[in-house]
Amino acid sequence: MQKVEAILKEHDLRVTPTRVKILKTFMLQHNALSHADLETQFKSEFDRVTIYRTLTSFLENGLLHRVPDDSGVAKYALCKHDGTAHNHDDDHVHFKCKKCEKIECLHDLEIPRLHLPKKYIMEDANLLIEGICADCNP
Amino acid sequence: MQKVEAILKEHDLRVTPTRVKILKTFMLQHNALSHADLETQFKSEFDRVTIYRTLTSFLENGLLHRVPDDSGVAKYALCKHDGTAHNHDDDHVHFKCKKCEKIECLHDLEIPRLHLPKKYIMEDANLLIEGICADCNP
DNA sequence: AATAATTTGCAACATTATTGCAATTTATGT
DNA sequence: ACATAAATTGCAATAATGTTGCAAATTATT
Repeated sequence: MQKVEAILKEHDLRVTPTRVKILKTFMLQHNALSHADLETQFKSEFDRVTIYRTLTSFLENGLLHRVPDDSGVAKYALCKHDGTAHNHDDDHVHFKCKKCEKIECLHDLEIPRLHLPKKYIMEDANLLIEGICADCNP
Repeated sequence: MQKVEAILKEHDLRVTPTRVKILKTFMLQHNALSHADLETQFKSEFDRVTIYRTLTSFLENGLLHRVPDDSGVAKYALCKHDGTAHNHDDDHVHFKCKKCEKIECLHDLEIPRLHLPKKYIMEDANLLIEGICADCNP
């Protein structure tokens, strides 16, 4: 049994060609992907609707999380603990490159705690940093 | 001349009923709004397209900024220095309530600086905090 | 009041996302 | 390996969201 298939099972997801390929895609290129990104890649292989549903089930079963983005297009990225634990790791830094437009998760950077106004309760935090990524920085 | 009209002029925008009403809306309820929010409110008064174009021109002329959101719908909020200065204030905290789903800008909270990996250049930062807002906290 | 330039509404179109249902595929127990 | 139950897929239809072109109306200016 392959690694990808094990991850799917650990997340209570049946192993299907669509899921295997899409999960592999996320694991190989480690930046956030939109449905459109996946559609251009798999248009001929899978139905658009199947891709939507794959993203939804990955989201529901904790394989992916949504990445905040001001472009108005939903983007998704792998959660950190791929199947090995059911850790909540929503609180991390996303970096969006202004040149190549790619978004990646900087899982290792902690978001500094912050003093909120009275009566506000913080549950999750997402820091989106924009700038130039290492690949685009000459 | 009213305040709202002055703000529009300071941003090189002609004063029209649509713009006045939409700007007032943003100023009164100080949380982020999507096109859909405005459409439900002004459906009978203005054309859908006009609302889209109003948002675009407000964005281009520095009255509004886009709010990062993981819902996949573009949201907009007032920039802090409404017309009084051309200050860049993109770098601030947004708070999204998990109960009422509203997003507001916490302009007064600074985003703590952060040590990025090598070769990454930071230009803007947006911190999105999710939790319970003051209104929804009993 | 006349003019030039911008904005609006309408229609058409393009893109993005959702739903129902029959056919297929997967996992499970035998 | 095979039959079965349950979940997934593809297709078609529909909904929601966003864009473009153009004539008519509105705004700012002289």
